[in-house]
Amino acid sequence: MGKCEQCIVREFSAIKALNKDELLKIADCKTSYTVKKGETVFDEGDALNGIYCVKDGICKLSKLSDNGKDQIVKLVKKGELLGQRSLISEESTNLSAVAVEDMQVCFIPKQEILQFFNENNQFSLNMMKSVCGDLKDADDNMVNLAQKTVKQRLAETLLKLESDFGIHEDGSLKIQLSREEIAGMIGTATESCIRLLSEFNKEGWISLQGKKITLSNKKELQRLI
Amino acid sequence: MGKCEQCIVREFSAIKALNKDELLKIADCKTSYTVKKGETVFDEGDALNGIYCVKDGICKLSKLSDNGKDQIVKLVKKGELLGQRSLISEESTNLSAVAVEDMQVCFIPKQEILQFFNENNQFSLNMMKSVCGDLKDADDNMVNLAQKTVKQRLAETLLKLESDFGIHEDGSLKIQLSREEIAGMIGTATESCIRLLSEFNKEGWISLQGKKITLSNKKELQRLI
DNA sequence: AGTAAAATATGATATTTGTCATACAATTTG
DNA sequence: CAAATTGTATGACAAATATCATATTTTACT
Repeated sequence: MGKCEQCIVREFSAIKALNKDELLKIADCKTSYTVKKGETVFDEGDALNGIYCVKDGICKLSKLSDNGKDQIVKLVKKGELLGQRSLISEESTNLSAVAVEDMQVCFIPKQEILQFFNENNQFSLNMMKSVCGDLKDADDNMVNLAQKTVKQRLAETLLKLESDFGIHEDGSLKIQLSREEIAGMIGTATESCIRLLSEFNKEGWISLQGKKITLSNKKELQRLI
Repeated sequence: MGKCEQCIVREFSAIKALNKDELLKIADCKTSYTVKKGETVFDEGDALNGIYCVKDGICKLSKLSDNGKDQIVKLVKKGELLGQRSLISEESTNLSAVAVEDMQVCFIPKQEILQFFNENNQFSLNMMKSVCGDLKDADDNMVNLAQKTVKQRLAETLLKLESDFGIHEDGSLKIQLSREEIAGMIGTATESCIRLLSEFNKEGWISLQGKKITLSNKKELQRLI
């Protein structure tokens, strides 16, 4: 079993506040496993008994709306934690977590984390900052969803996908989402999303080859926003 | 200067974790003042040097979108804190806070709060829970904005205004918002909001008398959602 | 009280977006 | 490999919503 010391999650999450002893404690009680693309880490309404460290891969946090569509609230990538909100609030999850790429995750039981909250103030502070970051993103997102057109939201989302997840050598976005998932991020119908992608393609702002998307004119995309 | 011990904010916010000594400390360094309806507590982009306790009144947290419209992200009422996100993230505010009703607020300087974070774990935990609650609300809101119609959002908002802020003896909503503000909550054009309110009125689901709104058929409003 | 300004209301119209239908391509499965 | 399923694409149309214009009402101001 890994020692957690070298883990990427330690670099990017609240976990970085833990000392060697504390790391050994979680190394001792954690459960590591893989989640295949399309598989569920947890479902909306599940009661979580701990949090997940994302060692590798990406997952989407989404909520099913009454109209049957899945709204994607956030994409979580390697280095981040999963399930903190629910743990801290002592509530069932309000979101589902589904792998968008094959993932490697570690599960850390609730009681360990709660103990750290009580004993390690920096850990608590880090966690607070992380949740505050999520809150800010959510607020920004709300404003976009409420005030911008679908076209603007698509442009913004594409740019954000590039800056958050990077590009392959051929210039295409590293993260590959289905049209339906992109639609779920920007809050529109799948057909509308497809239509706009075609339009962006025709305008020469992006190029499409299968699932691969390349942003070929970021200036124009930026100008849309 | 008040002793803070009886303050309503102590009942409803993270402040409840503070003991008598700690309360005395903030009683000592706080600044109390009033904010008239329409006046600004802080503006988007301001660097805050502390947090605000809302002793009385209501304010809106909003963000100006590029299209010139103000999106209301949250309404904050008496008993709650204002400015925590910014303080914890050590960033300028991403939202403006403007009084919707005359307010009484106390300002508590940053360093006091930061000290409590270091010394009082329960205070940190309470704050975390509060931010997590905000995050959950924001997520829910995002889904609504993205997936529901303006009509549904209006119905939902009206019901929420009643349950959150209560009604007068005549049955009308206690909180009085302009049509523009309601539009800013549900993310639509002011005219569309007015039009739908008229429609709800004609259907007999609500009744309008000036700024006063009475929900006369909550079942039907609920059914819309 | 009387005037100006702001908020509310409503119609006409344009634009955006969603829905349904269908075709085609890609992927999975037996 | 063939069949079936799923994802992508596009057209036609309908519905929702925004915008612009213009009254009307309410509120603020001196």
